Amino acid sequence: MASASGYGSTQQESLNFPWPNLEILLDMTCEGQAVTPEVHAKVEKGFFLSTTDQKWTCYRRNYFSVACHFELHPNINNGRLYLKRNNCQEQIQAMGMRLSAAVDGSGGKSIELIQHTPKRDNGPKNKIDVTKVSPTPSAGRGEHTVSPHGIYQVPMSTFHATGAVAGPYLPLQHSGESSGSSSSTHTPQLSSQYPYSASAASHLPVPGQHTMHTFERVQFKQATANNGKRRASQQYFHLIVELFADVRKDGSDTANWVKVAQRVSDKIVVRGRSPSHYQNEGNHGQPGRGGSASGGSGYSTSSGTMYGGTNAGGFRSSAGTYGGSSSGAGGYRANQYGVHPSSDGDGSGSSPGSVDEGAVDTDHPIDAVMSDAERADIQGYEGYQYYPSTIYEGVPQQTLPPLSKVESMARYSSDPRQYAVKAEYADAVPGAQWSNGGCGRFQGVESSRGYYPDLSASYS
DNA sequence: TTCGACACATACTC
DNA sequence: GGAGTATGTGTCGA
Repeated sequence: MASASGYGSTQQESLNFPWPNLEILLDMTCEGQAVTPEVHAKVEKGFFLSTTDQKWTCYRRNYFSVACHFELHPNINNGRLYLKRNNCQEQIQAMGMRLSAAVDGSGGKSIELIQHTPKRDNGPKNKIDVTKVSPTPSAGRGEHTVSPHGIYQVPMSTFHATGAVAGPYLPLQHSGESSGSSSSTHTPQLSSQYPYSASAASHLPVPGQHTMHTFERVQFKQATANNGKRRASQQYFHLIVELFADVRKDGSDTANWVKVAQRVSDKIVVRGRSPSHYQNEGNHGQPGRGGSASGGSGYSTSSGTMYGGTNAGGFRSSAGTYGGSSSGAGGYRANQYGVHPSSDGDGSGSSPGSVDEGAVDTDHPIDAVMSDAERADIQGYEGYQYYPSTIYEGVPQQTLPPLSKVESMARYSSDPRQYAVKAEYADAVPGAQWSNGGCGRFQGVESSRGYYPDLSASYS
């Protein structure tokens, strides 16, 4: 597909969409050590900051993409992972990720996301299901991969002869089954039904090794309430990237996915109507590619100049795409509306509620995903810092799920030490690559683009 | 007001 | 340069 790459400033803008909150829902252990997961997410396209209210916005009918991966700390090579649940330990057979959405954050009403094929209306529309994703090796982050006996290993050797990604032993992580379930009918992750995902697969160190997954061609099935011009009681959605562990019993061929952690995005306004409806506030409809349909809306694309520098076919080859997209920033939106994606913060923050109070929040930095340096610093802190606080300020603690540990980015940003570390290693850590959308040298990338999982998996 | 479907326009790839 | 593809979005009816 050619397209998606072309959004110039739009795509770059989307990359700044903040994911402020990491929630750890269940404890995991590996070789007797507590393991802390860290979920990373990045919106690759489709979102923009509304010029009128500085709220993150997208159109229901337009595609957006979310790339995600996760890490485990410490990353113990070949150690068995266990999930602590109900006072017992269950061995984790595989791990996976899923994209979902909800009103009012993770505790709100679930919002259905649908994933299209290139055939769009003519093709199937699927709910997004759990996709197996291997933990990202922590190489190069100041945290070494550790053997079960505590022996440090050279990160570069993490892909050994078997092709296994360094990290815990996950027996069914690379089984051929669909991510959703091993039972019944399933579609291979890299479906042959449509010829996409090829380049994404080419990033894989070994077939089936996915340390990163991009949910592409995703749409909200519904728009936020009252996203029209009146702005009364504006509702907000939140995207949620969920990390699951498959704790099926030995011998079972049915996945038993248990959610162990999730990262919750900033609030989003989903517009249900055509961009022309919002024209007076500036065109943020992605002017990149399709022009106005018949009849014209009066803001047709400033074709050509916007896309010149972008990597054509960007979403097929995710590596190296994002950074280059900036050359399109001189296009329509950037000039006409003056939206600066990298300006400090989306300004929207995470609202405790789904309704707009009218205030413009400024409490979340754009780079809301904890950087590797930040995490390393935290990890290095004797005794992992545990903050049993609310997800959102002002939200009663009881709204949190039991056992949840919540990271609030505020605690990072308030620590000057973190900034110092972050700045120093900003170019060196794999997270920087991640931020640029590129793949780490050994990071497998898989797109959900052609993936149509069966929905028979059980969740708990 | 929102959503689904259809259709058109346009950028991109081959 | 043309065909095919992918995607944004205008329009209309429910």
